[in-house]
Amino acid sequence: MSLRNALLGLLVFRPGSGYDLLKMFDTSLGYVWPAKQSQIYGELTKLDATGLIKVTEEGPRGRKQYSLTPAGHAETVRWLTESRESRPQRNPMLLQTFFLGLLPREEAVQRLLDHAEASAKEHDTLVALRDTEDWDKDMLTVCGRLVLEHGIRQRVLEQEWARWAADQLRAGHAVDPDGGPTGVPGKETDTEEPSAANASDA
Amino acid sequence: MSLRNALLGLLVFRPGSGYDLLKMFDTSLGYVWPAKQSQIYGELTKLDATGLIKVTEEGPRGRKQYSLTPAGHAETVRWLTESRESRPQRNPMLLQTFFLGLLPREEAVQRLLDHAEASAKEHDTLVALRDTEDWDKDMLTVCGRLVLEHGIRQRVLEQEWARWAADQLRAGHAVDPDGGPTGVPGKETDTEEPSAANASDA
DNA sequence: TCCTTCATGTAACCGGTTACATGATTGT
DNA sequence: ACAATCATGTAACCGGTTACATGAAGGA
Repeated sequence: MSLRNALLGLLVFRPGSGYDLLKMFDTSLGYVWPAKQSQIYGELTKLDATGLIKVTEEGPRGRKQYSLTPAGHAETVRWLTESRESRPQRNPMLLQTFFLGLLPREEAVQRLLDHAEASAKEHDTLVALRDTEDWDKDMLTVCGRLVLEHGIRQRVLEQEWARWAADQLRAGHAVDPDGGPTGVPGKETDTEEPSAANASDA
Repeated sequence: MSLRNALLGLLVFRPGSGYDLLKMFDTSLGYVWPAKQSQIYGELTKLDATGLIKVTEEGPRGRKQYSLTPAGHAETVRWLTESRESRPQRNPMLLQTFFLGLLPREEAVQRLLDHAEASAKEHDTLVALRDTEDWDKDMLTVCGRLVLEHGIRQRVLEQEWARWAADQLRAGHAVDPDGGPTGVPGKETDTEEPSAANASDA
């Protein structure tokens, strides 16, 4: 239901067409909630049908300008106050990290350092964006700035964590006494066999 | 395609049934990649059909124990080395933050503080988990620990950011005197004054 | 004229969620 | 005997992605 609320949210500030909204997704909102053209148009049609928005003006190329109805405004406020949205749960990068032990140690370490570097680049981009934009014009950009700051901090976290994790893996090359490979094994055992992990089910 | 790889990854360490895998998702992997029972069974069937896993043993209640085939192992390594997965993009909480200006200022601030507190609680849970688990038994838990640490740092970030953001909103001054209708700023381009959320505060 | 941008729509597909349905085995 | 757990499957639905399709308006 979140795309729905994203569209309503944008329409609170000013009426707009599907095309206008698409632009906003692509330039700003898409950082936290991406949406494709086909989905936006479909959702707008539904929103119109349920009476949360309506066409208030028609323009040149079949352009339909949508505005919020009172019901739409109420729904937006309700969404903001009543629903407590949680963090995103699916993280592909952490999923890979979970299985990083299957790679030779150096490769695993390198993957983490690559992630750190990629995050650093993204960090710089976001900082540049923060310092470029003409902020504080309206509430949308005031809150947009809060969101952007979150992104910046996030990239710092990714960097620091990835470097720490790389260190952890590097440090883990102690050979354990009871035979099993405790750290990340080298290339010896990992070709064909599902070698592994342990038998220590105690 | 990530569920697929998650299943393969788990099966590298030890063979298991759909039921076993479901348990692992619910207890550990699910933190970064949740999966439901129906999806797991469906995916295992597909994986079996494509020859990446196979049934190596049948148990009591129609239990089918799956193991990786060499092709499945190769695919897992390929996934880890070749694909560079990105960060999650959809964040419902940040989406709401984007529109927080529609609420009266105190309410918006409170939402952020609530988020900080919720994150603090999650933080404590994760720290407890870190200090309870019997770690370093095998590679899975070594890397699991890296992932857990990420979660802990993430919660710290959320707290710090949310408190900072609350301060930012609070610092935004000036109740606009004419009192716009319930939080819609409209077209007033009052230059650099960050226009207040709305007039609902006294 | 021709290219770009504006502008909307639809159909097929895929991954994930909810819910239903069934039954065997084990422990108390 | 009964409940809990083990164990698998399927069908309907929903949100999101890819791709296709169409055409008007404006500027070079």
